[in-house]
Parts: sequence; structure tokens; C-alpha cells
Amino acid sequence: MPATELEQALREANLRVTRPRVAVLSAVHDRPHADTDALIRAVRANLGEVSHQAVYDVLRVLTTAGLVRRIEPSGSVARYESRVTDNHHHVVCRTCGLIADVDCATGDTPCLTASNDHGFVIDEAEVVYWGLCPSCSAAPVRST
Amino acid sequence: MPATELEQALREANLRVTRPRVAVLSAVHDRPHADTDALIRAVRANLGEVSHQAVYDVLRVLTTAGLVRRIEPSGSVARYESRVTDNHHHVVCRTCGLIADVDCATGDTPCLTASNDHGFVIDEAEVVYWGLCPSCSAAPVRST
DNA sequence: ACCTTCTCTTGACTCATTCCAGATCTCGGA
DNA sequence: TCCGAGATCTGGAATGAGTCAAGAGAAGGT
Repeated sequence: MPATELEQALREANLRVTRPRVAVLSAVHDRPHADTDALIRAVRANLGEVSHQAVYDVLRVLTTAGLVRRIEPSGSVARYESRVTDNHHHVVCRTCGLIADVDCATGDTPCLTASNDHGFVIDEAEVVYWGLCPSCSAAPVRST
Repeated sequence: MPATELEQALREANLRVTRPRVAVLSAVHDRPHADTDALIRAVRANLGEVSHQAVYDVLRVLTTAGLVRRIEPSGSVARYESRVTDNHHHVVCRTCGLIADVDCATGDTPCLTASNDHGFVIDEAEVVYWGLCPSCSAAPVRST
């Protein structure tokens, strides 16, 4: 993804364009569902030394601005992805932690019409599918 | 909930009956969605000093045995509940973190028939509804 | 009552994430 | 093009949930 587009995305979100921000945004685009540590390493591969604090900061800013989405399945560290325009969910492998995107079966916000219990004002339904990825389901426990 | 029933539940799960286990199980029953720290405090109120390690241990054992369920919404620490026999989900308040149970609209496993993408073998669909609880939606931002 | 095995205690430790203070850089206006 | 204000980055220390490990102690079958 060309740097120009990334810069423009930042500008459109009223964010200042800095080297670390472009690099982080680019890294998130390149490797969806990467955790913070992987992103830090990717950014450093591009720019040389960058403080981890800067990456954490940038990720928070980008998340707040809606340029990236933060996901954190139970038992995993925070991960980031760049698909923010559509409504999709995730499958997580119980064994290896691999994450894949799943377009919601019903198209738009599913199940959001849950029994509107307890007087809550619900604005989002987040769905996580748990299971086994192809590799892990093909090679189970391996007790030999 | 009488201690006898809790003890029996433990025995039926092939677990040894110990003071800490009964106390933790009781605490989870008494305060659904409590976090580990709250449970530790509750247990200590009953038994006097109990190591936090013991509580962490017991919670893991009970979770593995299926006597309690562990939930951890994004941005929150681990919480535990005792409703394990049915299939229900949770609403989480974005402001105060309050959690409430939501019976799934469609009765049983919803959305589990997601576009069966990527060759994953899916065995569970976890749904989290995000929104505002009654108190928080009634008293928003409060900028006075 | 005894013995085996599982469980609890104690204390140190890991690791993701956050906080802080000071130096540096970006952006919009002159 | 240059400058000032304010946002951003650096480096290091701190926080806090959760885990590891070894030995003392309790549960339950024989």
C-alpha cells in the first residue's frame, strides 16, 4: 500500500503525519491481526529504532480515530486490523491462536436484536467463533 | 446456596472437596461476573487468609471441570460466573463495565452457521453486546 | 490409622501495558 | 520561508494481572 494513501488517510482523520504513524499504519495493513510486539518489530524493520511507547501511542490514536480496529480475544494480547469499514467477525483457533476474518452470515449487524434485556442501550454485537484452524484440526493432539 | 450442594457438585466433578474450593465456588455463585480480586476478597471474608495463588488455582480447576465459566471482555480482567448449563451471552456497559446476562434471541447456538470460512472447525460462538447500562445511559457525560 | 496423591502456601517472577518528564518534530499562519 | 504552539516521541521506571516452583499440608481410598 503506497505511503501516499496512508498519509492521506491520516490527514483525513485530522491526524498529523509522522514517520512512526505511517509506518504503524502500513504495518497493520500488511499483517492483519498482528499483535503489538509484531507491529513494533515490523515498524523497526522500516524505520530503525522506534520506542515501543510511540507504537503503543500511535495504535491508541489510530484506534480512537477509527483507522484501525483493536481486537483482543480471551487469552490473547491485543491485536490490530485495518478492516474497519465493514462489519465482520473473527474465528480464533483454540490451539494455535490463528485469527481469520468471517463475514457475518446475516450481512449486517447480527443478533443485535437480542432480547433487549436489562434496559441496556446496545450499539454493537461482537461475535467470536472458537474452533480449530485447518492445520490444527488436521493434526490433533499427536500423542505418538 | 448450601455448602452441601456445592460439595456435592465438586464430588460429582471428581474434584476433592476442600475449604478453599467450596468457598470459591460459593463466591462465584453469590456474585456473578465478579473478577478474581473480588472473589479473593470474598473468600477471605469467609475463611480468613487464603493465598491468591490458591484462588487462581481453584478457579482454573473449576473452569476446566466446567463448574464455572470464565469470561473476559476486552479491556477487562477475567471474570467468572456459575451459569454453565445454558447457552447465554453478555451485555457489557462501555462506561462502567457492568455485565449482565442475555439469553440468546434464537434460543440455541446463534450465528454458529456463519459463512464457514477458511476451513475452521467451529465449536462455539461467543457473543458480546456492547452498550450502556441503564444508569450510564441515563446520566451521560455529565459536563456540568 | 496409613500412605499416596493432590492441593495450598510462600515468594519470586514474567510480561503487556501505562505513566512521566523532558526533548523533538509537525503544522498552520505570517 | 520561518516561527511559535502544541502535539508527538524517547527512555526509563512502574503497575498489576497472572504464572512458576518447591515444599508443607490435607483428602480419601485401603
